[in-house]
Amino acid sequence: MPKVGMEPIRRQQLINATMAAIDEVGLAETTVMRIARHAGVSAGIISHYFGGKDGLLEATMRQILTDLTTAVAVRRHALEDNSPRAHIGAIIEGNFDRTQVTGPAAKTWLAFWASSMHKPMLQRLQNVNDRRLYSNLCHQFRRVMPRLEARNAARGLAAMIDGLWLRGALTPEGLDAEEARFLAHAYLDQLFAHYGCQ
Amino acid sequence: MPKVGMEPIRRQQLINATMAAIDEVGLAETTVMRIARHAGVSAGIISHYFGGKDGLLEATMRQILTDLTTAVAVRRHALEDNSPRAHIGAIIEGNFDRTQVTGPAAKTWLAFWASSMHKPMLQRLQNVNDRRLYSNLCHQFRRVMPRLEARNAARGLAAMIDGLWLRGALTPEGLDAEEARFLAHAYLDQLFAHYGCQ
DNA sequence: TTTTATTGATTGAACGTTCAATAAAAAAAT
DNA sequence: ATTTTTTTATTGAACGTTCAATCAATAAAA
Repeated sequence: MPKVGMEPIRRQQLINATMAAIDEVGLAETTVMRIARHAGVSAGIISHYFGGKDGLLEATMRQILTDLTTAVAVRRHALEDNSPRAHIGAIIEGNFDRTQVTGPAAKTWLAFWASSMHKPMLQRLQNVNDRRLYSNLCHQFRRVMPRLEARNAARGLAAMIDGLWLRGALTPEGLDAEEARFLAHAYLDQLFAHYGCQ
Repeated sequence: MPKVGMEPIRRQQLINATMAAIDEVGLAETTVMRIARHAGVSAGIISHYFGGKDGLLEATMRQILTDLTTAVAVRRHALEDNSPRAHIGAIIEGNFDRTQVTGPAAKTWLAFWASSMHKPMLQRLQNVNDRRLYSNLCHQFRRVMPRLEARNAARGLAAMIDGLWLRGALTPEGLDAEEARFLAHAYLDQLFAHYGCQ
């Protein structure tokens, strides 16, 4: 069945298949054969396109992080209001985007999160994204509060977002995105209110 | 070297060795041989005392959860003040206890957390503990706010605690327990203040 | 006919478990 | 107090399984 220009198609198929497999049986039991079966191809193709299993896993994590960044960026560029609150709200909304929160992506993310503790490459990827989230939040908070308060607000909100995310990934029913967004926004309101009272 | 009564000693040695191994190379690369080497015994002993690798991993998770429960219970029983705020404060302090937050226990916890998504037994353990944290928080918040507000406060604080924990486990330097406690308490203050204003 | 994409049997390494052998301590016998 | 026997704890080589990676063979498109 070899047509020309299969590479981008196969790569995407295999990345999707990887998420499906991790969602199904977890990272520990995700074998190249299982991924290949999900994608409807043979196992050997993985080494051909990604150099090996690790290459595919790395590409999958990259995709998830890229999707998240995009989800946030889209919402921030669509803002009419340029206020700090609007920007931070967009960051929250982006982090609880459907494509991120629903199904395979959520469990895959948590699996990589844990895995990144001992795999330098994944750790690097995760760190870059982490820092961007914190730095974005901090920058917006800085527009309405002093440095120290902004720093703490950013760390608190980042922890809240990750915590809601983590708990969502672990509950069998999956994350209730609406409730998570509500709680994150409520916390944001409190942060602003608290500063307003000082 | 067989003395009688080795069982409890070996069991504890192997559980500690398991945490050390997971801290060192991650759950995925934690083999029975590596655990055995850490404990200074042979690999076969693991099957003898725990029925197999899975039994040892389960026992290790049980120990971590028990330690956490104990850390919280000790602080709550030591309270002079019976106020909701004091109880919730004790829960926060217990969750950021040194023995939990420092070193091997932290990474082991996160590893099990991710693993529990696809291992029913671990999931059960994790769920029980989760529910207790939520239920304890909810009960205390109920003493000073209506049901719906209490529910949201409990979910928010639980997410905050887990989020701080997660971020701490992932940063190379480990969790800054002092900062985490500060942020959690600050959030708690806001929750109370927010209700007081309504 | 040439190029490109794909297969799948094979290979070698790594892993968890098992179990007969061993060795030390405890108990019993002298 | 010795020696012998029994019990208990532990070892580590062998076994079967699983997995990722390889590569010669194949088949479709160009």
